[in-house]
Amino acid sequence: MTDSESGATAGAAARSRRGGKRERLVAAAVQVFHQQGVEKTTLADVARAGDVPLGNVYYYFKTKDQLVEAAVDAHCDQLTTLTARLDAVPDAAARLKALIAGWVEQRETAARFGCPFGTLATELDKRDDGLDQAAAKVMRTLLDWVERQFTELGRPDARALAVELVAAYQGMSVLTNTLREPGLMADQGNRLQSRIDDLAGR
Amino acid sequence: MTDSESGATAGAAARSRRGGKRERLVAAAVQVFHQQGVEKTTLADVARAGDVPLGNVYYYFKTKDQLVEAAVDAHCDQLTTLTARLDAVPDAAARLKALIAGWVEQRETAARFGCPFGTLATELDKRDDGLDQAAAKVMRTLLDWVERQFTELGRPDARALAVELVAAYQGMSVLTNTLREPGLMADQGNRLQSRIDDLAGR
DNA sequence: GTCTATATCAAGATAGAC
DNA sequence: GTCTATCTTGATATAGAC
Repeated sequence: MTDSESGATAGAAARSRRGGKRERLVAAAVQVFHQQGVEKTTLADVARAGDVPLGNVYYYFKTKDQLVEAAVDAHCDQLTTLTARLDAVPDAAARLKALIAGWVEQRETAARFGCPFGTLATELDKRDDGLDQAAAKVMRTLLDWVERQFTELGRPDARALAVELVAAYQGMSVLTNTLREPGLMADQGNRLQSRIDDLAGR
Repeated sequence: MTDSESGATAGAAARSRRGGKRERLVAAAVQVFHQQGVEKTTLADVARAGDVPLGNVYYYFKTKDQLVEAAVDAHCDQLTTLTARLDAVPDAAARLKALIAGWVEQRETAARFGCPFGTLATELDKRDDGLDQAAAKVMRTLLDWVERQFTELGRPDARALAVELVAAYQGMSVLTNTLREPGLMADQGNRLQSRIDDLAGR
């Protein structure tokens, strides 16, 4: 999915041979897109951030769209890694609270640039490429994982609760970003934590 | 605030003389910025949408930034108009519920383009101009109005509740937009309505 | 595989005729 | 005040040397 080349193994081998320039470019793209937005970011910006000469970018990505797609895939991978790590936590309520704690930890970044994935998804929805579908898939993956936790807590309205929780995060990200107030996310995070306790029938 | 010219009255007179081209341009800008995003929108797009020749735009707005500023001011005016209308409703809980109902009514648009103001605020936060401050002011105006309603309902935690409500709206807008599901906003809208009933001690 | 130099094109902005 | 034609800039993308 991330790799546009033939086999996954062959692609990985080729990438390591190359000295990880492709990875550097993707990581740089994720960060710069978050900070400046996709539209305002030039390929020169990404090249500079990834310490790769501009012309060389086109060896790895034929178009800017392909680089954006790779960035979305990177977010997808990050989410998979995160949920896998959280799945090691024994209790479903504790897993949800750890998820929220992670969001609150990032409040300074959120105040400056918004939710890394939410702002990207919002921007992709205004573009002509089909990447908005990829963004929807990532969002659904998160919703599905959260829903599973609520189901495990015995909640019959697990899906609605998942939507409520993720929407609360996205919304407080928008407010925290617009008002530049990280404290707002800390407060709302506490509120969400209490709500998990209530729902888990603490 | 909206008018960059000398006096407000003189400005209004001048605008009506001109046949409302400035108003057409601002209205077109608000709509096209919402649908395409500020960065992806060219002045040619706005000129076409407002049925004004491209070169003429520069008679009314010296730069694209000034047009963006006028669009933000227009959102500010719309909000003032909305809250003034809602203030006619006798009960504070009913006022809040009417606000929510208005959001839900716009769910098809939200599914396609997101919250008209939220997506703009998110985009402005990635720009170099100082318009993010103007966006913050509008957001605060909405928060203040909502807070006043909760205060009237006798809630000591009025501010936190206001943040919760507005964040819930912004968040469900992001999800509704990303997933292209207007039904999601309808469901969450119902949930918010019930919450108002609970908080008002129905 | 890597990188420089450059072609191409689109968008903001302006000059100046009407 | 209005609008056309055009200048200027900067970003995507490519050609081709190494």
